Amino acid sequence: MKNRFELCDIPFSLDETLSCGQVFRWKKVNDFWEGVCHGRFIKVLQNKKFLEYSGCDEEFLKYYFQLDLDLDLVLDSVCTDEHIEKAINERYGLRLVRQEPWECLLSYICAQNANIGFISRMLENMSAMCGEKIGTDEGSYSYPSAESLSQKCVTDIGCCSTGYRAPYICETSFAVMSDPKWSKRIQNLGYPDARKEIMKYKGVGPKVADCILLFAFQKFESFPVDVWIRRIMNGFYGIGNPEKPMSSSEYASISSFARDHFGEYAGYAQEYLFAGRK
DNA sequence: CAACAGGCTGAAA
DNA sequence: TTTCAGCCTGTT
Repeated sequence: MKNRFELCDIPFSLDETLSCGQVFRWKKVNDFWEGVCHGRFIKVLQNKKFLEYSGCDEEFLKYYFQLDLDLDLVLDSVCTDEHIEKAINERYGLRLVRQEPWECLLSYICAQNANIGFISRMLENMSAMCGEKIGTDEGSYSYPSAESLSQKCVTDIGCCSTGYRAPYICETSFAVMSDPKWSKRIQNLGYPDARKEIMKYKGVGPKVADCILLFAFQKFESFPVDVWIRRIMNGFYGIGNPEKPMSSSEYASISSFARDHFGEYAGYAQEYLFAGRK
């Protein structure tokens, strides 16, 4: 019933990867992680060097968890001081997953001014409203497609606890539905141009754009700056001022500092630092 | 009750 | 170009 994949010498921690806050529809039930992604309902368990799983094939696991990426090479490249070194040692094995672009866009529009539990609830509500039933588990619905969401009114989407984000979701789902090649277009752009493009969607500002580019488009130089990262960067490197509201210039300077400091995989450094927040 | 949570939009300076 | 109020929901 369950499939089995041997990691061999591939560094990977399922727990760190799924609990760090990059995804919102994975839950740990007993020892298994259960999640909805790419239109599938998947269960995965890590037992040391083995992954036991159902709901997908081995190729999907490698694809979703980006197991082909040489994690040690990436972490060596961003490991430029004692702070990030400590974070890496504490979270070793954390990988960025490969989110489906629309899932990611929708998720991070919801993520503004919200916490993880709240975000998950909004997504579950919208999935139950117009996602498709997947698997046999009760309440497991796929993410709602842009097509299905674009046919709902603001009130219906607002009923999913999305609050003031409802009109953003309406407008952006319609825009995406009307332009099926949107994600391919963005994928083929470099980071700066891709960022400009994705910020054209309603509800997508600098931080949300950077998250989407990092988690769905593998633009690893992207360095999302949220309130947590700003505090951390201020504490470690003395930049920014967490006491004041963040201006766009401050966002740009922190993000730019991070790219200079951590290099082309700055986004990986961000996720390791973020995972150690509090 | 106020403050805050993985920000963004639109208007005004 | 930059600043700033206001914002849905939910928890502490």
